Amino acid sequence: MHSFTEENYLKAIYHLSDGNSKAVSTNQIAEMTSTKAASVTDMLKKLADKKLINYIKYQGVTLNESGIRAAVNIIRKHRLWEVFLVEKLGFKWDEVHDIAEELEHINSEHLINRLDDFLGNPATDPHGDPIPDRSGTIQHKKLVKISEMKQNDSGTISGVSEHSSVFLKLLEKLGLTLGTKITVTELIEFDGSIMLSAQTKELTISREVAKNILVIL
Amino acid sequence: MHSFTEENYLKAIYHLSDGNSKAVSTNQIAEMTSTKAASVTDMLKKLADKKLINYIKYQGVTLNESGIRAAVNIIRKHRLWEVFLVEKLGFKWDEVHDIAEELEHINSEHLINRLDDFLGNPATDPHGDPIPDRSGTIQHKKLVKISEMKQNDSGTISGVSEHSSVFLKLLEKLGLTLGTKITVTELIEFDGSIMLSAQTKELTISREVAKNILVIL
DNA sequence: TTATTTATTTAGATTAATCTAAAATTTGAA
DNA sequence: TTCAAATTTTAGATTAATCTAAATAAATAA
Ligand SMILES: [Mn+2]
Ligand SMILES: [Mn+2]
Ligand SMILES: [Mn+2]
Ligand SMILES: [Mn+2]
Repeated sequence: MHSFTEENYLKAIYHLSDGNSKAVSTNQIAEMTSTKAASVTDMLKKLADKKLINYIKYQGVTLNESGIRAAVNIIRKHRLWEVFLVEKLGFKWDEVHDIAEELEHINSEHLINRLDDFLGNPATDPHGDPIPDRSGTIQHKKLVKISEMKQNDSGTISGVSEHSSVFLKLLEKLGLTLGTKITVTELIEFDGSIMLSAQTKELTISREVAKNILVIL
Repeated sequence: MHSFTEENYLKAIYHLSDGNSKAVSTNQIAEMTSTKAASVTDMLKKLADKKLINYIKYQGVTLNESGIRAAVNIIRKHRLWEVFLVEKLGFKWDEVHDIAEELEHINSEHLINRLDDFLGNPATDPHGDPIPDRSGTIQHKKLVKISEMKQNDSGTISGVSEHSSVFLKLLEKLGLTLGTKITVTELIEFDGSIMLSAQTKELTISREVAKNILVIL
């Protein structure tokens, strides 16, 4: 098995490469894992020895088959635990990430599959992110940022691309939670902010907020 | 906070001292944690520095106030997770210990208290062991080994002092699970084995088995 | 195309947890 | 009470993960 630390590197590489579509640099990984570049280089050598990544000095890194499988499995666990915390224990969507960061490293296939069943095999986590099934398949939905919508476009909020607690709490306060139907009523040219109607209410959000809310049209 | 490893030592000391009633030796700890005596000595120095134990060279060790509090909290988490695995996820009582060994190190008071409520604040775990409440109080029941019962004594199986999977599976097969009412029908002098009736059935168990089943009279 | 800046790797240390072998202390049998 | 056996501690190494500082390679600006 892989150590706690190795798992975190694999997950970081996976997320930084958008599911392995691009190579990832040493500095990016250092930033994401809050370590120094020199430490990352050491770990990349180890992961390459373990045949989990394709690594050529100075050229960046990608996950190979096994690396992807390992990373996706950790993400599956993370998201299932988040569902558990929200659906069964009553946590808010902004409170679950850090606990799931710990729970995702518990190693028992039996456990995670039973948890999956117990939760009713959910398709997405509390932030709208898809949950890989036990074979590692991920069902991606076509999501669009509110900032890319045109006037009079309508859609349903189905995800967020920023997971910080401050941001999630803000959305909660604004009533812009998952499942909410919205319509863009006006694009403000001056600062790029966006007016929209969400279930009878009217509100304006900044471009920065709009960029981080994802909808299904 | 304490490291994963420190937590395991604290738990080992707690269990070996029967909840702090006796001093524990270096070798006992080494045996329980599957390490060597030299490693234990190193860790005892560290735990003493952290003011979690009373340690005098060559004289054995006891937990102090904080040490007990920390150990009991880990045991609380272990037992609550075991209840979760059995009651909610459908695990058997012989399958949960190893997973709980990992889950017990997840650190979130919020999480464990919500889990406790979700489970209906259970008093005991799947093996009959009492679950400490959030203040650290443990409700001990007066339990007697079957091997100490006299002829015609009756009682309800309420705990086990051996937690191995082989033993628990055996009890399952014999129908001697928690809550089962038994009566001792005969004590076999020859080898100390014991005949008993358990819900209409008659069966004989060895002294070795009898020593590890606990009843409330 | 060369020089400078930026990114990455290497070298050498550090810390936590572990080990083996040797030294010190305690126990308990004669 | 004495001394051999058992227990415990110390000394010195090892491994994983990390760091800082220095060296090397790549990118880019002049
Ligand atoms: Mn998360
Ligand atoms: Mn999530
Ligand atoms: Mn257990
Ligand atoms: Mn138990």
